[in-house]
Amino acid sequence: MSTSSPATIEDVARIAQVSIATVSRAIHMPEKVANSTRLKVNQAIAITGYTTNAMARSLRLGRSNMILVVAPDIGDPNFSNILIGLENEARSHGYGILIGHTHNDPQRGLEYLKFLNSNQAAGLILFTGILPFGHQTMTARLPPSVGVFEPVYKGGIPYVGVDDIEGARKAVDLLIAEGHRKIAFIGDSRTRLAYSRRRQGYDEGLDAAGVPVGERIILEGDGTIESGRLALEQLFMRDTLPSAFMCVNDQTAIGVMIGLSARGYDIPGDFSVTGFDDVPQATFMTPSLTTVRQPRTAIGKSAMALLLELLAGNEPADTEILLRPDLIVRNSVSAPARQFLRR
Amino acid sequence: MSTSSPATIEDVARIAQVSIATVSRAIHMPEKVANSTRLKVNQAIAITGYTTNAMARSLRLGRSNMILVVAPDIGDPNFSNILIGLENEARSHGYGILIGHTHNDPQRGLEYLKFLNSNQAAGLILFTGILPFGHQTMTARLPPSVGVFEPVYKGGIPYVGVDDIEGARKAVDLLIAEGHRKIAFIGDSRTRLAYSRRRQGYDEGLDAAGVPVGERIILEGDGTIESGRLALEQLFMRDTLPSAFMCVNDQTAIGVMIGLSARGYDIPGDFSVTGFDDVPQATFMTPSLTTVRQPRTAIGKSAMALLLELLAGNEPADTEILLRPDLIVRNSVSAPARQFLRR
DNA sequence: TCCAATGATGTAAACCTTTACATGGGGAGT
DNA sequence: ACTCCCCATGTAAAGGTTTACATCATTGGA
Repeated sequence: MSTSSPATIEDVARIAQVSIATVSRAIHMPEKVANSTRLKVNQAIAITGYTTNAMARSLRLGRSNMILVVAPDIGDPNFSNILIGLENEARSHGYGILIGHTHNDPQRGLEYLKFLNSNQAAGLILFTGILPFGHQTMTARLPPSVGVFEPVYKGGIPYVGVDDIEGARKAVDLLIAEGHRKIAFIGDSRTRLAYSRRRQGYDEGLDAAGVPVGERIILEGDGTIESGRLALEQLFMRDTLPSAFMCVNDQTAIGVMIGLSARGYDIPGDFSVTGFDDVPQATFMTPSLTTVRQPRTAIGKSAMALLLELLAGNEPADTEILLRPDLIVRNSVSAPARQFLRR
Repeated sequence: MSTSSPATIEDVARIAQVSIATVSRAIHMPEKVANSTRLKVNQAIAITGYTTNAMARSLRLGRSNMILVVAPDIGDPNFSNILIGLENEARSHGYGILIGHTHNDPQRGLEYLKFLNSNQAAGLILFTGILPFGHQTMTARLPPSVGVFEPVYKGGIPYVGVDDIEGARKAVDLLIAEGHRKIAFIGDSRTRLAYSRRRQGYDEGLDAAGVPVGERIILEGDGTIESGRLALEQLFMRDTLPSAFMCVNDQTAIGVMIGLSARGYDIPGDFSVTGFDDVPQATFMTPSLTTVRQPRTAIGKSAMALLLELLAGNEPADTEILLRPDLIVRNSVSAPARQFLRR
């Protein structure tokens, strides 16, 4: 019975002995169709195994029911959970999700732009602060879009994430409370807005504690394990060391911890370390990492809800939705080592 | 000039003063169109910013130019690099790639099945040995499909991966060469074909070394960090311990190493550990992990090439393409500790 | 009994492409 | 000079769906 080509709405209509219009209505506006008819149609659908041809539907409607999620690196440990939130919310509104990753290659980014321009996605979720569309970034015509996790460097794209300043503040306040004053900030960045906000939280915390600007140690980084390790190497070539490392994210913290272990130091005995994000690995490390948790699933859900609003044609209430971060205290922080205690 | 709705082929045709058929040909069969005409069309395309509407094109052609890649967990450290290989190959043949992840939720899997059934993808790459379509798994009508990384538990789906038996054999041979005889295999599994093949390599190695079956220690697992840790706990409740742990993959090895560290043991001083996959983390661990490398990008490339063959209507030469794995020797293996050396 | 209104269904156009087939012009061969 | 062929282009149908509009039947009110 099941032929080679998939059943069309016409097959269903023939079997149900109604017109194709009625079949379409029975599916999409069931209240507009008589009960008995609806029944016949449903039976016919079951018999034929019909599913609506999404290409035809999207063509007719002028919009797709898919939402594209673009990330620079799918392997990012934060990505997976955000995705769950995004997907659940999307699915419950009849949208599907597709994932694209750019590997920071503008060429790949342009492919996705083409995908968007050919109307294959109704909306866009950006898991990157920097639009990945190469030289077309500024001129690109985008569908309704929302940034997650990192504010987007282009006007008009709303953003859902965590309150970075508050999160960083919580971390630095813990270190201060433990007695640290020489606290290094690892992973500052001019191009990544989320990172500079975390830096801001760091500064505010030290301001409040009365630590003069001259005593602060700032190192740049890009949030990778490598960059954490690199920053540590640079630091060890200077004369003054901090007693604690406040890292811009967990990956950086992992890099720092690897470097410290390699040099034979004990954490937190010799140095304290904090991260940001609370990636799954943070639990498994030795010592386990004290860090700021991102409510990832909630961020995803909230971002998708916002995007659906945009798709429905509503103006968003806020251009930025910030969720509250929690400090997760584990074992990588303690009071500073003796030599830091003078004064 | 740029109106609200995107330019169609008709806009281009009007500006270029040709028919829409010519425009279509100029784009897709440029050799069939006169140079001067092609020029006019290209100019018109530049002016209008036209991109072909993929939905209309796919509808007409009866097939999409997208390939769906389904993985249970996008965060899998092996996934990212395979994807690069898949994408490069696909792109160079005019196909795009979409990623779906199921989180091992059959409900999600069914969504992707629906996606496939509505013709939105021309082909399917499976990053999972177990088809993720819930109760419809066995009856599902799939487009041309290829498994990567793990053989697929359903007839007729070809598979591209590494030679698991050979890889495992290399690892176990190294341990034997270092003098180990009591070698535990962590992560055996009946349901995951790749894992039972690795187990087979382990057995063959021990057979060759003359280690009797009675002296082998086998523990089950599902390839997660947790399962490695759990297996270790079980092992410590027994009376006999191995001198080396051969783990079914790197994640499992990480779990084992975490457990050993937590108990205060030194690796490789007290116990040797090997993994499989060579995930990025393997380099960063202390000690760095001796493991079997999967040529991930090559696997991806080769799998996509195979899928493109299928899409072109050709029968695949082989139903299984196995690439050669390399043993990467790092610092987690040494000669067995003294107490294992008697005899 | 008739009219109007309501509700259920059908008809047909439109969405944007691709491509088989038709058309027309020009060059080569005789 | 005539035919034939080929090349470049145009015409129109088809692909599967949604929906405005038309149609028809039924019901309630007068």
